Amino acid sequence: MYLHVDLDAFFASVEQLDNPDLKGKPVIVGALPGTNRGVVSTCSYEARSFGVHSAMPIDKAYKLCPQGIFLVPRMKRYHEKSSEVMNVFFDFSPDVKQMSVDEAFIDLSGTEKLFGPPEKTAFTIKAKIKEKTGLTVSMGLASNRYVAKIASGMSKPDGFFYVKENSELDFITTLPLNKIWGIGKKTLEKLNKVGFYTVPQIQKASLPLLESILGKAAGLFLYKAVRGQEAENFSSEVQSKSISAETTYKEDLVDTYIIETALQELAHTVMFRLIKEGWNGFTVFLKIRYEDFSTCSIQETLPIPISSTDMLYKTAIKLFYQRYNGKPIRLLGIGTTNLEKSSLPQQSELFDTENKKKQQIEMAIASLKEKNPNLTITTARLMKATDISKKGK
DNA sequence: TCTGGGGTCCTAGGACCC
DNA sequence: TCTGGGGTCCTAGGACCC
Repeated sequence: MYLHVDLDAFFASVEQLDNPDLKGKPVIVGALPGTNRGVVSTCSYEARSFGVHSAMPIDKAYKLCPQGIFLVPRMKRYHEKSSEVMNVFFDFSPDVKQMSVDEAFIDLSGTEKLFGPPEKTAFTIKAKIKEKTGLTVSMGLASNRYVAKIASGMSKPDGFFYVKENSELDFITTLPLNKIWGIGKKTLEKLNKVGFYTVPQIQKASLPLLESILGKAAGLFLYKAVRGQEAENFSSEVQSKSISAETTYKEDLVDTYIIETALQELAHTVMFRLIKEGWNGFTVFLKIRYEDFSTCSIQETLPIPISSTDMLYKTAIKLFYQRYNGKPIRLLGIGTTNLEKSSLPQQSELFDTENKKKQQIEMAIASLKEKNPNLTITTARLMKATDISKKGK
Protein backbone atom coordinates (compact mmCIF):
# COMPACT_ATOMS: atom_id res chain seq x y z
CA MET A 1 0.00 0.00 0.00
CA TYR A 2 1.17 3.47 -0.88
CA LEU A 3 0.45 6.62 1.05
CA HIS A 4 0.67 9.94 -0.74
CA VAL A 5 1.14 12.91 1.55
CA ASP A 6 0.69 16.50 0.49
CA LEU A 7 1.33 19.50 2.73
CA ASP A 8 -1.66 21.86 2.81
CA ALA A 9 -1.09 25.34 1.34
CA PHE A 10 2.52 24.71 2.26
CA PHE A 11 4.29 28.08 1.84
CA ALA A 12 1.36 30.01 3.35
CA SER A 13 1.10 27.56 6.26
CA VAL A 14 4.79 27.97 7.10
CA GLU A 15 4.33 31.74 7.12
CA GLN A 16 1.36 31.40 9.48
CA LEU A 17 3.36 29.07 11.68
CA ASP A 18 6.31 31.46 11.91
CA ASN A 19 4.08 34.45 12.50
CA PRO A 20 0.96 33.51 14.49
CA ASP A 21 -0.58 36.92 13.74
CA LEU A 22 -1.21 35.57 10.25
CA LYS A 23 -3.32 32.62 11.45
CA GLY A 24 -6.87 32.75 10.10
CA LYS A 25 -5.94 35.47 7.63
CA PRO A 26 -5.71 35.43 3.83
CA VAL A 27 -1.99 34.91 3.24
CA ILE A 28 -0.77 35.11 -0.35
CA VAL A 29 2.80 34.02 -1.06
CA GLY A 30 4.33 34.95 -4.40
CA ALA A 31 5.03 38.63 -4.86
CA LEU A 32 4.03 42.02 -3.53
CA PRO A 33 1.11 43.75 -5.21
CA GLY A 34 2.10 46.53 -7.56
CA THR A 35 5.31 44.78 -8.50
CA ASN A 36 5.11 44.06 -12.17
CA ARG A 37 4.81 40.49 -13.45
CA GLY A 38 4.41 38.38 -10.33
CA VAL A 39 2.09 35.43 -9.73
CA VAL A 40 0.63 33.66 -6.69
CA SER A 41 2.77 30.73 -5.65
CA THR A 42 0.64 29.48 -2.74
CA CYS A 43 -2.17 31.02 -0.74
CA SER A 44 -3.94 30.09 2.47
CA TYR A 45 -7.45 28.64 2.40
CA GLU A 46 -8.72 31.94 3.78
CA ALA A 47 -7.40 33.61 0.60
CA ARG A 48 -8.87 30.88 -1.60
CA SER A 49 -12.34 31.79 -0.41
CA PHE A 50 -11.85 35.11 -2.22
CA GLY A 51 -11.18 33.24 -5.45
CA VAL A 52 -7.40 33.57 -5.26
CA HIS A 53 -5.42 30.57 -6.47
CA SER A 54 -1.93 29.46 -7.51
CA ALA A 55 -0.50 30.89 -10.74
CA MET A 56 -2.88 33.85 -10.69
CA PRO A 57 -1.26 37.20 -11.58
CA ILE A 58 -0.54 38.99 -8.31
CA ASP A 59 -2.41 42.13 -9.27
CA LYS A 60 -5.54 40.16 -9.96
CA ALA A 61 -5.20 38.51 -6.55
CA TYR A 62 -4.93 41.97 -5.04
CA LYS A 63 -8.13 43.07 -6.76
CA LEU A 64 -9.96 40.01 -5.45
CA CYS A 65 -8.49 40.26 -1.97
CA PRO A 66 -7.09 43.70 -1.11
CA GLN A 67 -6.98 42.82 2.59
CA GLY A 68 -4.70 39.86 1.79
CA ILE A 69 -1.26 39.62 3.34
CA PHE A 70 1.17 39.46 0.43
CA LEU A 71 4.58 37.89 1.01
CA VAL A 72 7.69 37.07 -0.98
CA PRO A 73 8.61 33.35 -0.82
CA ARG A 74 11.33 32.26 1.63
CA MET A 75 12.40 29.08 -0.10
CA LYS A 76 15.19 28.30 2.32
CA ARG A 77 12.78 28.22 5.24
CA TYR A 78 10.30 26.07 3.33
CA HIS A 79 13.02 23.56 2.55
CA GLU A 80 13.91 23.43 6.26
CA LYS A 81 10.33 22.63 7.21
CA SER A 82 10.10 20.20 4.34
CA SER A 83 13.00 18.12 5.66
CA GLU A 84 11.46 18.08 9.14
CA VAL A 85 8.38 16.52 7.60
CA MET A 86 10.34 14.05 5.45
CA ASN A 87 12.25 12.91 8.52
CA VAL A 88 8.99 11.96 10.22
CA PHE A 89 8.07 9.83 7.18
CA PHE A 90 11.31 7.88 7.51
CA ASP A 91 10.30 6.89 11.04
CA PHE A 92 7.51 4.86 9.45
CA SER A 93 9.04 3.42 6.30
CA PRO A 94 12.46 3.14 4.70
CA ASP A 95 10.86 3.67 1.29
CA VAL A 96 9.98 7.35 1.02
CA LYS A 97 9.99 9.05 -2.37
CA GLN A 98 10.00 12.80 -2.11
CA MET A 99 8.37 14.19 -5.24
CA SER A 100 8.71 17.91 -4.56
CA VAL A 101 9.16 20.28 -1.64
CA ASP A 102 5.66 19.55 -0.36
CA GLU A 103 4.77 15.97 -1.26
CA ALA A 104 6.01 12.42 -0.97
CA PHE A 105 5.03 8.81 -1.45
CA ILE A 106 5.49 6.42 1.47
CA ASP A 107 5.49 2.69 0.82
CA LEU A 108 3.66 1.17 3.78
CA SER A 109 3.98 -2.43 2.59
CA GLY A 110 5.21 -4.66 5.38
CA THR A 111 4.81 -2.10 8.15
CA GLU A 112 1.71 -3.76 9.69
CA LYS A 113 3.65 -5.62 12.35
CA LEU A 114 5.18 -2.44 13.66
CA PHE A 115 2.41 0.10 13.24
CA GLY A 116 -0.82 -1.76 12.49
CA PRO A 117 -2.96 -1.53 9.36
CA PRO A 118 -1.94 1.19 6.83
CA GLU A 119 -5.07 3.29 7.36
CA LYS A 120 -4.26 3.47 11.05
CA THR A 121 -0.61 4.27 10.30
CA ALA A 122 -1.75 7.12 8.06
CA PHE A 123 -3.51 8.78 10.98
CA THR A 124 -0.53 8.17 13.24
CA ILE A 125 1.71 9.91 10.68
CA LYS A 126 -0.74 12.77 10.30
CA ALA A 127 -0.77 13.33 14.08
CA LYS A 128 3.02 13.07 14.31
CA ILE A 129 3.47 15.67 11.56
CA LYS A 130 1.12 18.04 13.35
CA GLU A 131 2.86 17.47 16.67
CA LYS A 132 6.44 17.77 15.40
CA THR A 133 6.06 20.45 12.74
CA GLY A 134 2.74 22.18 13.35
CA LEU A 135 1.65 21.51 9.76
CA THR A 136 -1.42 19.75 8.40
CA VAL A 137 -1.35 17.31 5.53
CA SER A 138 -3.71 15.69 3.09
CA MET A 139 -3.34 11.98 2.48
CA GLY A 140 -4.35 9.36 -0.04
CA LEU A 141 -3.93 5.63 0.48
CA ALA A 142 -4.17 3.10 -2.34
CA SER A 143 -2.60 0.05 -3.90
CA ASN A 144 -0.62 2.15 -6.39
CA ARG A 145 0.97 5.56 -6.31
CA TYR A 146 -1.09 7.03 -9.10
CA VAL A 147 -4.40 6.42 -7.37
CA ALA A 148 -2.96 7.44 -3.98
CA LYS A 149 -1.90 10.75 -5.47
CA ILE A 150 -5.36 11.50 -6.85
CA ALA A 151 -6.95 10.37 -3.58
CA SER A 152 -4.89 12.80 -1.51
CA GLY A 153 -6.03 15.59 -3.82
CA MET A 154 -9.62 14.64 -3.05
CA SER A 155 -9.01 14.84 0.68
CA LYS A 156 -7.74 18.42 0.83
CA PRO A 157 -7.31 20.04 3.23
CA ASP A 158 -6.24 18.07 6.29
CA GLY A 159 -8.00 14.93 5.11
CA PHE A 160 -7.51 11.26 4.39
CA PHE A 161 -8.94 9.31 1.46
CA TYR A 162 -8.63 5.55 1.28
CA VAL A 163 -9.18 3.73 -2.00
CA LYS A 164 -9.51 0.09 -1.02
CA GLU A 165 -7.97 -2.67 -3.06
CA ASN A 166 -10.08 -3.63 -6.11
CA SER A 167 -12.08 -0.41 -5.95
CA GLU A 168 -9.51 1.64 -7.93
CA LEU A 169 -11.57 1.35 -11.12
CA ASP A 170 -14.79 2.52 -9.42
CA PHE A 171 -12.92 5.42 -7.87
CA ILE A 172 -11.46 6.61 -11.16
CA THR A 173 -14.69 6.10 -13.09
CA THR A 174 -16.55 8.68 -11.01
CA LEU A 175 -13.93 11.40 -11.44
CA PRO A 176 -14.36 14.40 -13.73
CA LEU A 177 -11.71 14.40 -16.49
CA ASN A 178 -9.90 17.42 -15.15
CA LYS A 179 -9.16 15.59 -11.90
CA ILE A 180 -7.16 12.97 -13.78
CA TRP A 181 -3.52 13.77 -13.07
CA GLY A 182 -1.63 14.30 -16.32
CA ILE A 183 -4.56 15.74 -18.24
CA GLY A 184 -3.97 19.46 -18.62
CA LYS A 185 -5.70 22.14 -20.60
CA LYS A 186 -4.42 21.14 -24.04
CA THR A 187 -5.09 17.45 -23.62
CA LEU A 188 -8.59 18.16 -22.36
CA GLU A 189 -9.24 20.30 -25.43
CA LYS A 190 -8.01 17.54 -27.74
CA LEU A 191 -10.22 14.99 -26.01
CA ASN A 192 -13.27 17.23 -26.08
CA LYS A 193 -12.70 17.92 -29.76
CA VAL A 194 -13.19 14.24 -30.57
CA GLY A 195 -16.19 13.94 -28.26
CA PHE A 196 -14.70 12.64 -25.03
CA TYR A 197 -15.98 14.39 -21.92
CA THR A 198 -16.07 11.68 -19.24
CA VAL A 199 -13.90 8.88 -17.89
CA PRO A 200 -16.36 6.10 -18.92
CA GLN A 201 -16.26 7.36 -22.52
CA ILE A 202 -12.48 7.08 -22.51
CA GLN A 203 -12.59 3.66 -20.88
CA LYS A 204 -14.43 2.44 -23.97
CA ALA A 205 -11.77 3.83 -26.33
CA SER A 206 -9.10 1.46 -27.65
CA LEU A 207 -5.42 2.01 -27.01
CA PRO A 208 -4.64 2.69 -30.71
CA LEU A 209 -7.40 5.29 -30.81
CA LEU A 210 -6.04 7.13 -27.77
CA GLU A 211 -2.52 6.90 -29.21
CA SER A 212 -3.70 8.42 -32.46
CA ILE A 213 -5.29 11.34 -30.60
CA LEU A 214 -2.57 12.06 -28.05
CA GLY A 215 0.59 10.36 -29.31
CA LYS A 216 2.09 7.11 -28.17
CA ALA A 217 3.18 7.94 -24.63
CA ALA A 218 0.29 10.15 -23.59
CA GLY A 219 -2.16 7.71 -25.15
CA LEU A 220 -0.83 4.81 -23.12
CA PHE A 221 -0.68 6.95 -20.00
CA LEU A 222 -4.35 7.87 -20.27
CA TYR A 223 -5.38 4.34 -21.24
CA LYS A 224 -3.91 3.09 -17.97
CA ALA A 225 -5.01 6.09 -15.90
CA VAL A 226 -8.72 5.64 -16.61
CA ARG A 227 -8.35 2.04 -15.40
CA GLY A 228 -6.75 3.10 -12.13
CA GLN A 229 -3.37 1.75 -13.19
CA GLU A 230 0.00 3.37 -12.82
CA ALA A 231 2.21 4.11 -15.83
CA GLU A 232 5.84 2.94 -15.67
CA ASN A 233 7.30 6.42 -15.64
CA PHE A 234 4.82 7.90 -13.17
CA SER A 235 7.04 8.05 -10.13
CA SER A 236 10.43 7.14 -11.50
CA GLU A 237 13.48 7.68 -9.35
CA VAL A 238 14.08 11.35 -8.76
CA GLN A 239 17.58 12.35 -9.77
CA SER A 240 18.78 15.62 -11.14
CA LYS A 241 18.69 15.85 -14.93
CA SER A 242 19.10 19.57 -15.42
CA ILE A 243 20.02 22.68 -13.49
CA SER A 244 18.79 26.06 -14.63
CA ALA A 245 17.99 29.62 -13.64
CA GLU A 246 15.69 32.10 -15.32
CA THR A 247 14.43 35.59 -14.61
CA THR A 248 11.47 37.53 -15.86
CA TYR A 249 12.59 41.14 -15.79
CA LYS A 250 10.44 43.83 -14.36
CA GLU A 251 10.96 45.80 -17.52
CA ASP A 252 11.86 44.40 -20.91
CA LEU A 253 15.57 44.29 -21.73
CA VAL A 254 16.70 46.06 -24.90
CA ASP A 255 20.24 47.23 -24.22
CA THR A 256 22.85 44.62 -25.18
CA TYR A 257 25.20 45.52 -22.33
CA ILE A 258 22.40 44.96 -19.84
CA ILE A 259 21.39 41.76 -21.60
CA GLU A 260 24.93 40.42 -21.47
CA THR A 261 25.22 41.35 -17.82
CA ALA A 262 21.95 39.57 -17.12
CA LEU A 263 23.28 36.47 -18.85
CA GLN A 264 26.43 36.65 -16.78
CA GLU A 265 24.37 36.81 -13.62
CA LEU A 266 22.39 33.74 -14.66
CA ALA A 267 25.58 31.88 -15.63
CA HIS A 268 26.95 32.71 -12.19
CA THR A 269 23.88 31.31 -10.43
CA VAL A 270 23.85 28.10 -12.44
CA MET A 271 27.61 27.52 -12.13
CA PHE A 272 27.55 27.83 -8.34
CA ARG A 273 24.76 25.30 -8.09
CA LEU A 274 26.61 22.99 -10.44
CA ILE A 275 29.75 23.11 -8.31
CA LYS A 276 27.92 23.00 -5.00
CA GLU A 277 25.89 19.95 -5.97
CA GLY A 278 28.82 18.29 -7.70
CA TRP A 279 27.70 18.01 -11.31
CA ASN A 280 29.42 18.10 -14.67
CA GLY A 281 27.12 19.50 -17.32
CA PHE A 282 27.84 18.82 -20.98
CA THR A 283 24.90 20.62 -22.60
CA VAL A 284 24.15 24.32 -22.28
CA PHE A 285 20.74 25.68 -23.09
CA LEU A 286 19.48 29.21 -23.38
CA LYS A 287 15.91 30.45 -23.29
CA ILE A 288 14.60 33.77 -24.56
CA ARG A 289 11.08 35.04 -24.05
CA TYR A 290 10.18 38.23 -25.92
CA GLU A 291 7.75 40.96 -24.93
CA ASP A 292 4.92 39.22 -26.81
CA PHE A 293 5.54 36.05 -24.76
CA SER A 294 6.85 34.14 -27.76
CA THR A 295 9.59 31.87 -26.51
CA CYS A 296 12.52 30.18 -28.16
CA SER A 297 15.45 28.13 -27.00
CA ILE A 298 18.77 26.94 -28.32
CA GLN A 299 21.17 24.40 -26.93
CA GLU A 300 24.58 22.96 -27.61
CA THR A 301 26.31 19.87 -26.40
CA LEU A 302 30.01 20.31 -25.72
CA PRO A 303 32.77 17.69 -25.86
CA ILE A 304 33.85 18.60 -22.31
CA PRO A 305 31.77 19.65 -19.30
CA ILE A 306 31.21 23.25 -18.31
CA SER A 307 33.93 24.06 -15.83
CA SER A 308 33.63 27.76 -15.07
CA THR A 309 31.19 30.63 -15.02
CA ASP A 310 33.18 32.19 -17.81
CA MET A 311 32.91 29.12 -20.01
CA LEU A 312 29.18 28.88 -19.33
CA TYR A 313 28.73 32.59 -19.99
CA LYS A 314 30.69 32.55 -23.25
CA THR A 315 28.72 29.57 -24.54
CA ALA A 316 25.45 31.24 -23.56
CA ILE A 317 26.42 34.48 -25.29
CA LYS A 318 27.29 32.60 -28.46
CA LEU A 319 23.95 30.80 -28.41
CA PHE A 320 22.14 34.02 -27.59
CA TYR A 321 23.39 35.83 -30.68
CA GLN A 322 22.51 32.85 -32.85
CA ARG A 323 18.88 33.24 -31.83
CA TYR A 324 18.26 36.84 -30.78
CA ASN A 325 15.86 38.71 -33.08
CA GLY A 326 16.42 42.15 -31.56
CA LYS A 327 12.99 42.48 -29.96
CA PRO A 328 12.59 43.53 -26.31
CA ILE A 329 13.24 40.63 -23.94
CA ARG A 330 10.96 39.72 -21.08
CA LEU A 331 12.77 36.63 -19.78
CA LEU A 332 16.20 35.08 -20.03
CA GLY A 333 17.16 31.64 -18.83
CA ILE A 334 20.34 29.58 -18.80
CA GLY A 335 20.61 25.94 -17.92
CA THR A 336 22.70 22.89 -18.24
CA THR A 337 21.69 19.33 -18.84
CA ASN A 338 23.37 16.04 -19.68
CA LEU A 339 24.67 15.90 -16.13
CA GLU A 340 27.20 13.53 -14.67
CA LYS A 341 28.41 13.38 -11.08
CA SER A 342 31.63 15.36 -11.01
CA SER A 343 33.26 12.78 -8.75
CA LEU A 344 33.36 10.43 -11.74
CA PRO A 345 36.81 10.28 -13.32
CA GLN A 346 36.87 12.80 -16.10
CA GLN A 347 39.01 12.73 -19.16
CA SER A 348 41.18 15.74 -18.59
CA GLU A 349 41.37 18.49 -21.11
CA LEU A 350 44.56 18.78 -23.14
CA PHE A 351 44.95 22.51 -22.82
CA ASP A 352 43.00 23.12 -19.70
CA THR A 353 45.17 25.20 -17.41
CA GLU A 354 43.13 28.35 -17.93
CA ASN A 355 39.82 26.64 -17.14
CA LYS A 356 41.30 24.72 -14.25
CA LYS A 357 42.46 27.91 -12.60
CA LYS A 358 39.06 29.51 -12.99
CA GLN A 359 37.36 26.46 -11.63
CA GLN A 360 39.65 26.32 -8.64
CA ILE A 361 38.81 29.92 -7.82
CA GLU A 362 35.12 29.23 -8.15
CA MET A 363 35.38 26.12 -5.99
CA ALA A 364 37.08 28.21 -3.33
CA ILE A 365 34.37 30.84 -3.48
CA ALA A 366 31.65 28.18 -3.38
CA SER A 367 33.13 26.64 -0.25
CA LEU A 368 33.50 30.04 1.41
CA LYS A 369 29.87 30.72 0.67
CA GLU A 370 28.98 27.35 2.12
CA LYS A 371 30.63 28.30 5.40
CA ASN A 372 29.23 31.81 5.44
CA PRO A 373 26.01 32.16 3.45
CA ASN A 374 25.90 35.90 4.04
CA LEU A 375 29.16 36.40 2.22
CA THR A 376 28.80 38.14 -1.11
CA ILE A 377 31.52 37.53 -3.65
CA THR A 378 30.89 38.50 -7.21
CA THR A 379 32.56 39.99 -10.24
CA ALA A 380 33.01 43.70 -10.70
CA ARG A 381 30.56 43.71 -13.58
CA LEU A 382 27.82 42.14 -11.55
CA MET A 383 28.36 44.60 -8.71
CA LYS A 384 27.82 47.45 -11.12
CA ALA A 385 24.78 45.66 -12.38
CA THR A 386 23.13 45.38 -8.99
CA ASP A 387 20.68 47.97 -10.25
CA ILE A 388 19.26 45.80 -12.97
CA SER A 389 19.00 42.72 -10.84
CA LYS A 390 17.09 44.56 -8.16
CA LYS A 391 14.84 46.04 -10.77
CA GLY A 392 14.42 42.66 -12.30
CA LYS A 393 13.22 40.85 -9.23
C1' DT B 1 -7.10 37.53 -15.89
C1' DC B 2 -1.38 39.70 -19.66
C1' DT B 3 0.65 35.32 -17.85
C1' DG B 4 6.96 33.02 -12.03
C1' DG B 5 10.58 29.65 -11.59
C1' DG B 6 12.22 25.04 -11.42
C1' DG B 7 11.72 20.95 -13.26
C1' DT B 8 10.25 16.30 -16.14
C1' DC B 9 9.06 13.72 -20.20
C1' DC B 10 7.71 13.37 -25.09
C1' DT B 11 7.85 14.23 -30.19
C1' DA B 12 9.68 14.72 -34.66
C1' DG B 13 13.20 15.55 -37.73
C1' DG B 14 18.06 15.33 -38.93
C1' DA B 15 22.80 13.49 -38.73
C1' DC B 16 25.35 9.63 -38.57
C1' DC B 17 26.60 4.76 -38.26
C1' DC B 18 26.51 -0.22 -39.44
C1' DT C 1 21.74 3.46 -60.81
C1' DC C 2 16.55 7.26 -56.91
C1' DT C 3 17.31 4.48 -52.41
C1' DG C 4 16.54 -0.69 -46.66
C1' DG C 5 16.30 -1.09 -41.74
C1' DG C 6 17.76 -0.46 -37.16
C1' DG C 7 19.85 2.22 -33.80
C1' DT C 8 21.80 6.35 -31.28
C1' DC C 9 22.45 11.06 -30.32
C1' DC C 10 21.18 15.81 -30.80
C1' DT C 11 17.92 19.73 -31.21
C1' DA C 12 13.69 22.75 -30.67
C1' DG C 13 9.38 22.99 -29.14
C1' DG C 14 5.42 21.54 -26.38
C1' DA C 15 2.65 19.72 -22.47
C1' DC C 16 2.41 19.16 -17.81
C1' DC C 17 3.35 19.46 -12.81
C1' DC C 18 4.38 21.75 -8.16
